[in-house]
Amino acid sequence: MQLARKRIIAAAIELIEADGVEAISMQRLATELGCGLMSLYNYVPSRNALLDGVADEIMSGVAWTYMPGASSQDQMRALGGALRQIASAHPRCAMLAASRRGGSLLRPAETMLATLQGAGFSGPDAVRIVRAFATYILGLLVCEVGVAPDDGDSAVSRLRPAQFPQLAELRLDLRASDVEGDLEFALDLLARATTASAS
Amino acid sequence: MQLARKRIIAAAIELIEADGVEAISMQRLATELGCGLMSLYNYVPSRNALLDGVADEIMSGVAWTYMPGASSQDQMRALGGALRQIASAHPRCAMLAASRRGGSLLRPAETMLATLQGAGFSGPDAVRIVRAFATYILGLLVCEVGVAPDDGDSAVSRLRPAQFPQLAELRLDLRASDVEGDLEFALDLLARATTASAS
DNA sequence: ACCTGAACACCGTTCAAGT
DNA sequence: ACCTGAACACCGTTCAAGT
Repeated sequence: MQLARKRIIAAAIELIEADGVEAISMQRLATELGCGLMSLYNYVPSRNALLDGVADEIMSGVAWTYMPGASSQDQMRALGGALRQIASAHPRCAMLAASRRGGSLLRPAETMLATLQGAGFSGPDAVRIVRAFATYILGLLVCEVGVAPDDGDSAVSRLRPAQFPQLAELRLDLRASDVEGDLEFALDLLARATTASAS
Repeated sequence: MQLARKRIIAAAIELIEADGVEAISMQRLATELGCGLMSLYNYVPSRNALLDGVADEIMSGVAWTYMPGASSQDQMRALGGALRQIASAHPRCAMLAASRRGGSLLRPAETMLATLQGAGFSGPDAVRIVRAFATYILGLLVCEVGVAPDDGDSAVSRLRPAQFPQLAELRLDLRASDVEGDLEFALDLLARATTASAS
């Protein structure tokens, strides 16, 4: 089979999602693709470039539609949903894209800024809000990715109740990682707060 | 000089902060400490355990005071400040601690939960708020750490204005990474929102 | 008890040789 | 043009040997 760049990146995405960014290596990718190690370098100049390619591929997978009609809250919500969709489909790659801050994050930022300015926020305020929003999404991703390998015997599950009474009591709430709900909650916070502060 | 565990971890912290978590290796740490590679393994069972030790050390470096008198907003603000202080002093290690979610994060979580429940929030609501808060702090850390190595020629600085008009126009606001201001802004958002929703 | 050299199985990348 | 083997400088960890 032809060893195109697309195929390499697709394999990399699958590998990363399965075993984490740490686990990926050029050698492993090569054996996975059934080719020699060095063949990869004909399509990708380095491991770093490969990861950039993965980030771009992941982020380009969602339409960042600008919706002129909707309210700014609805638009932010839609954008959050789009980001959430990426994070849900490829959490580890999304985290990778976020931490590499290449060009792949420009389009979503652009759309959000347009949305918020269209809603009457000043430029600097719009930047602030986008940043708070992006920051939160990033944190969500870290949580989701970071929790995954733990799987059951996390620090929370084996804590001493006497030492941490609150954590022990709320153990079940803490353990349930309801990312969808968290996002909804944060979007409500943001919507309420930005509405209240818009003069 | 004696090669105690504390000294090893201190050196690791310095190395991580200087060159990033990726750059750290047992061999490099050994040469930095002026000892043989394998000597390290007498105090630290593995590289992973070393990183856990770094995380614990960093997080234990701040008092997580419970302030019974203050308002919940002020208490959250104080906790945010304490976290911010850690992140400011050792951003890369703080990021490490956050992404490793060992026991080092239990104490701050415990204090926050106590604070919020003391302010009248239900257990599940308190968990939600703590999570939103922690998530945001995490995102802030990722930003700070991720931006550091970029240093000037980031994707934002070389974008095409025609393609991303908003980003181009707000370039200066975007580039100024005012983490202090961002945190203040987010704390205000959170304070306002949680006040509004407390019945 | 504490240290450590040799060895093993990895890793990314360069370079020169193949077709 | 596309592929790839050999080689280089790394990496974490095990094990057995030193003191």
